[in-house]
Amino acid sequence: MHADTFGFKTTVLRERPRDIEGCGWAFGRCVRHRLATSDHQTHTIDIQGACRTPTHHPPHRPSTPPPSLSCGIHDSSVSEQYVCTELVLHRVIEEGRKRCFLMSLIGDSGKGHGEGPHVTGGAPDEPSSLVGGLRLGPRDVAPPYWPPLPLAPPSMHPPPMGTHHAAMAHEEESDCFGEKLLKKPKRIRTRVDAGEPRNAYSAFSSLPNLCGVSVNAVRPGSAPNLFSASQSFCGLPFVNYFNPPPTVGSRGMLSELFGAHTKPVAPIPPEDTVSTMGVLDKVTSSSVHSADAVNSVIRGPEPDNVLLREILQGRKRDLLTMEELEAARSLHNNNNSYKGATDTVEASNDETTTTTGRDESVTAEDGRCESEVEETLSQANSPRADSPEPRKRLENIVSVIHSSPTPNATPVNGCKKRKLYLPQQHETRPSYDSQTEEGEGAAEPDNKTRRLEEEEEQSEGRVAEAGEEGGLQIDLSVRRRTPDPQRPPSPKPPTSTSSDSNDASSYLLDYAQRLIRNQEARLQRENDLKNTTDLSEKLQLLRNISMGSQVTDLEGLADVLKTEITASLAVIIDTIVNKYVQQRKLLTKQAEVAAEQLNRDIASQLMERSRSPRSQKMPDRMPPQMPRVNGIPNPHGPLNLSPYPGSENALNLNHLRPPLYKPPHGFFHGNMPPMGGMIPTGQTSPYGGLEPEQDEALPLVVTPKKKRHKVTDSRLTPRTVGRLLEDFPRYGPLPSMGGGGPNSPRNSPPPPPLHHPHQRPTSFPQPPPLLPVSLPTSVAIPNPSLHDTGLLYPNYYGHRSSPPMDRREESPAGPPPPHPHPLLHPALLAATSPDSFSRFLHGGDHDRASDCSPADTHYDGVQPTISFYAAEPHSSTLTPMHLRKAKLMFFFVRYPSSSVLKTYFPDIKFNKNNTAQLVKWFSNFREFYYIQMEKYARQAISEGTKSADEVVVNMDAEIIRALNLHYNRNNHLEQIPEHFRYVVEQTLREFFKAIQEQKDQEQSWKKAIYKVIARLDEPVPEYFKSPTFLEQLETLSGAPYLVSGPPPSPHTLATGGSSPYCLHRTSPVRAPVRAYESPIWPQVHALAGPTAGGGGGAPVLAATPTVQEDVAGPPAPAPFPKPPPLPPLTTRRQYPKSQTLAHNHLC
DNA sequence: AGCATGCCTG
DNA sequence: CAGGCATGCT
Repeated sequence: MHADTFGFKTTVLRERPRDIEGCGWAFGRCVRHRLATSDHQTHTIDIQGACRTPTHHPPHRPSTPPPSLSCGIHDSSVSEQYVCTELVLHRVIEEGRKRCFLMSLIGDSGKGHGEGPHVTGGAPDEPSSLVGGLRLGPRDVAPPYWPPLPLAPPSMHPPPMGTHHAAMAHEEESDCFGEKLLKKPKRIRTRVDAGEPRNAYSAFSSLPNLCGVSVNAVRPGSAPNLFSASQSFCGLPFVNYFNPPPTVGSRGMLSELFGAHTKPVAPIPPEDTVSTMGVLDKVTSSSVHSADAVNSVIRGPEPDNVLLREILQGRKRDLLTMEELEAARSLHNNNNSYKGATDTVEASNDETTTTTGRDESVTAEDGRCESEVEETLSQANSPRADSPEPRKRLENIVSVIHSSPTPNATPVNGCKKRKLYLPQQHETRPSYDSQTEEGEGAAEPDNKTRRLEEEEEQSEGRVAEAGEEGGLQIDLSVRRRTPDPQRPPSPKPPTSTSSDSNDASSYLLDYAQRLIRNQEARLQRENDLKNTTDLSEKLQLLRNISMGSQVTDLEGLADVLKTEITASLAVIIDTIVNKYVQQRKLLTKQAEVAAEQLNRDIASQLMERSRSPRSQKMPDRMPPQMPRVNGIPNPHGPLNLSPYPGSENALNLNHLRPPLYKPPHGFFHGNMPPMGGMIPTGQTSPYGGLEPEQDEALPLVVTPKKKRHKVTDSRLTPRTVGRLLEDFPRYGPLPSMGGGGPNSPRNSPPPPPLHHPHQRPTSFPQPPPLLPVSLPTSVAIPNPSLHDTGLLYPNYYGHRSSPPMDRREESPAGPPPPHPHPLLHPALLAATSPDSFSRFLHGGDHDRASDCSPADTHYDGVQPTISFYAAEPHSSTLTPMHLRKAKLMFFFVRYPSSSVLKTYFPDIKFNKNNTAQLVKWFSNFREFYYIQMEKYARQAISEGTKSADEVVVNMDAEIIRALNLHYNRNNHLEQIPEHFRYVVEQTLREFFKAIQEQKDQEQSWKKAIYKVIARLDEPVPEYFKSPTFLEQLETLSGAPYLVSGPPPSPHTLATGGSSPYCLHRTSPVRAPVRAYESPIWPQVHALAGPTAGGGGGAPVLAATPTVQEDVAGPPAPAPFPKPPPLPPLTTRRQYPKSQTLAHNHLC
């Protein structure tokens, strides 16, 4: 038994030489278990010898958890011995004996001796030498799992992290932070990764995650490491190989340690488990899992894994359901249960929490289920083949689970790494009916039937009504159709059928599939008929079949049937809807309407393209109806475009639609959060609880978050457009009357992702893609990194040569050109706030003007205004122009304080949000800046630059160019401030030195550099404060409307094409703007070192006086000739560059 | 707790 | 660029 520990250790060695040890016991046991039923029975003797070396393990040890681990750790001798043993094992491993061998070894040693891992006598085989060879340091070797302290009191809790492990963790980092530590025992920021659990163990979590089973092994003290390990990776493997621990005591401890996250708890309480059961109970959720795990181990990992998975997931859903039902209860329990555990959980966060919740709120049936599982498992433990009972039960469970909609546990809101928002209750609804009932399924087979009947009735009713209510039908069809593509073919994960132990399940599946096939065949015929009678017939047939089935089969069968019915219904409804759609299409040919729709169409198209990944996934047929109905709020009023009666209904149904209509790959996923938020309340889905599959829509229901919008440059980019449109869902999904047009949705199998879910509402059923995905931007800068550069302008504005100012004056509501490529900004300018959207939902549609409605103060400052030209004197919205301005400011200040910053944006009414936004901008600027610096510094080093002095930056420098591209793309700043060049140079040198001295190996090594650079700020010219400055930026940019190429920036022209960077340049004057156009940029290398200097050959004039490299004292005031107070902006009035502004220092 | 900042990610 | 999180300070 104790050998397990050792075995675990072996594992550790093999997979993870260090920092592992936690659940070794589990692994060991698991392995041994497998061995018991496997062929690997032979072992290597010498290894065994090593294993068998005497240990300190008292016979009773099993009942005690690993006694104070810290003790053992401190015992150096033990450690050494341990090392020896490990080495032996290691060697073996390296000899090519992989897992099998190890497993067998473990198993054997465990069986043969039941000895602990402690090798007091030392390993028989070459010990120390190996140690040296392998350079195994104390830290490289896992400390003895069982400390040689027999008297150590059994502990139910993990060793205090503050002990040795903490120290070790510290040690690892201390080298880097020696200074800091000396100064203050501050906690070092050991940021592993955003989203990593923040706790005392975070230090360990930063260790590389190992894949495979070995993850289970963690040092006793660092058991929490499991969190990260299992999190990041092995949900399944972990479970797969888990097994009841040899010692109960450890189990308790570990289980507590691991919380609900890992599932190390053994289902079958060994003799002396009692003491730990309290803890176990605490981790209720674990019990089931572990039970499953055990089961899987017993029966063989592969197929069972799937099974297990399914069970778990199914149960998870179940849980959700329960939560819904017993909201109060669940809530209560959830809250008080596993804060700690969930805290550390990330990747599997939702799973864990849900599980926990479920267990906490176990209902009667649920509990029964659980007990069933456990019972089954326990029975399975014995002669597995003999007892059909447990198996049957298991199968039942499985079948139940299979019926659940989505086998895959998908993050609640699509987030993977980020901390997930707490599961939304709404999720549960969909699965509720089927799930709960199935939970009781065995007992109440009739339930299914009833359900079927109900559904049937409803379906029929709806179908019958189809003629009258287009909107509703649309909902139905869309909704039902969505899932069906996948459903029929594989109602259940195929893998599950492969399980040898799931014969019954397989049978069931086969049966269901056969049924489905038949159904499909029938459907083919029925589709044409679209007859309710047929439907009822079919349903009747299905019902009969299901009635005739065994009770056990009923459950699974019922689900299959449901699915099938749903699918067929969807098809039928689709056809009907399509008819209507076409009718509608004809009716909506009014010229004006068409024009507007076209406009919107384009907009939406752009939007969609801008988010290509998602949009591509979307089947084109899916959204077609939706958009049309949903909205597209005609700017002039509610979308009663169509004279026919149905339209009103459709409009009213808008409230309901979103929830019902859930594009799995959601066109609207991110687009209509507000809507999503509303859905739950307003919805009165006709489907109520009938919907077996609703999970897909879940993301929509996620709490509507405040949506911030990236303020891009003033150029209209597809992304910008899309984003802007996103806020106005009505503009998004464009009217696609032809939803059913050429391609009848019903026959089209999951259509290959199309980029244009919407089709032209007017005459052309399938409008050709309006615009190429990417066209030259107005700023035609060959910057590969700029994908967002505009696509639309060329075509949209190509025919318009109106100056920017004109655009601004265009009324948003102005009649869009009938041309297929109408102006975009009418739509864009129709900025609305979220609540305006809601207003729209409620019928009010005249909200376009309410750009920043005073009401929505919450969104103030973060609401995207579509107008790029902050017309309002005191808006709280930062526009792209402000961004542009901020970028220009960056040439002067890198670390502006927020207060100072504000003074430069007098036209902005600052609040918390936009202040933060502004600050964030600069943070981002700095980020980019430093990234560039580091890059170039490294490049310089790699190019052989020896000293920092050799790093010279001149105005032609590549790095300057890059920065200019970023911060001064349109060359609004005709000349880059000389000081900035100096700053860049200094930064470069700082980085150079730091890298050269290998300081970059340390953590936060850049901080020192930041400090230096922060001192180099200079006052921003006063003219930045001028209201006209922004205006100029707007005026000069003109980018959006240029068909191609950079704007012929006036000043550039004025200067006769001379380079703005001509300050100290010796090289011939270049036209910077042209430089962008032509790939040829001054080849003078940025780094004019001995080598780099050769780039130009000529002694590039390093305008900078060599500055002492002292980090401590950089020449605060620029020691070089300051650039003349140039009027950076064109011909505009020149503001005297006042020095009133004090330096801004963030630090 | 609230805020500021930095890092990471999409 | 913005969101989210971790961290540190107050």
